[in-house]
Amino acid sequence: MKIGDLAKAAGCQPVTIRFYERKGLLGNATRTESNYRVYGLQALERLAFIRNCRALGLTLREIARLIAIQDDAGTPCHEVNDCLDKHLADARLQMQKLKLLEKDLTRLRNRCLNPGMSAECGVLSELTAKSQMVALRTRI
Amino acid sequence: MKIGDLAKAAGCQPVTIRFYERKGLLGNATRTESNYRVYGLQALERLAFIRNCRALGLTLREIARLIAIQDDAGTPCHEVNDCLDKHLADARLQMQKLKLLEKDLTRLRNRCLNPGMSAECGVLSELTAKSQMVALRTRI
DNA sequence: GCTAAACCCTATAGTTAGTATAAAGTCAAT
DNA sequence: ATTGACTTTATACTAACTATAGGGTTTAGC
Repeated sequence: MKIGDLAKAAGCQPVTIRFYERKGLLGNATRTESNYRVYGLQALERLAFIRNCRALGLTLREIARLIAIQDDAGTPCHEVNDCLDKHLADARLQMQKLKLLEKDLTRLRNRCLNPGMSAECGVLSELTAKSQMVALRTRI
Repeated sequence: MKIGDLAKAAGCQPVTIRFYERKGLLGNATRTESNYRVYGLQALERLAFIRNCRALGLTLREIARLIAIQDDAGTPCHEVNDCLDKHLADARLQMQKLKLLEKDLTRLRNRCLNPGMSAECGVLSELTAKSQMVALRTRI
């Protein structure tokens, strides 16, 4: 299996695979005479693992750690759970922030019911108001 | 007002202000004899605008556009509304994705009720399963 | 007046997870 | 033989900062 086939099988780009290799997540592939990378099913499994983790929002650093845990059969795996719990908490916090953001954006949007010229734009003037800042800037 | 005072007033770092200046969002400040930047209330207003917009998730490019609209009093401001609408839609989509993510993370987390060794870790084995990929990878 | 802390300046590199580009080599089909 | 689709490497770019290095300035205390 060449890099393009592996990429197709895993639903990513060849460049991404090379990128993971450079980051040490995939190990060095064996090469053909002409220096092409060749992969087996094991590589696909590992790449699938990486892509699944990425889809869950895990960072490459966290994924590298999970791979290390996986490769060392004897390590206790509570670290895996901690990682998931952290991301679960992150996701929930993120949702709360987005709800507030939605409210702010909606309120701001309602300042402009009949769009005219920028000089009298209520949206822009509200965005300039410093009084908002305390409320808003907590989200940066 | 020196850069540190401005930063404090706006709730950001001096480096961030210099960064905005380099990006063309703040214009060039006047300087003292010893080359220190000096700011007035106008600069604070503009910085407040930028930080408020950033808190709403607008990109620096979008903010630059809004500033241009603001500075040209005669432009119609529907572009401002389009920008807010886009971010509102983004925020809602993001929330939907996070809900799915929360479900996935929770389900995965429940595969490990009594943590043991990584060799028999149900979480890790599920993350390796390629069957998950179609479902998961739609979120990357 | 001296010194140290706290501030300011510039320039450069690093962060995340890739994406884009360039310049070149290889393989299969026509 | 040549076209097109693949592969290789290296480098630069993205967003919005943050960190670091190496220097100059101002201010407060003694």
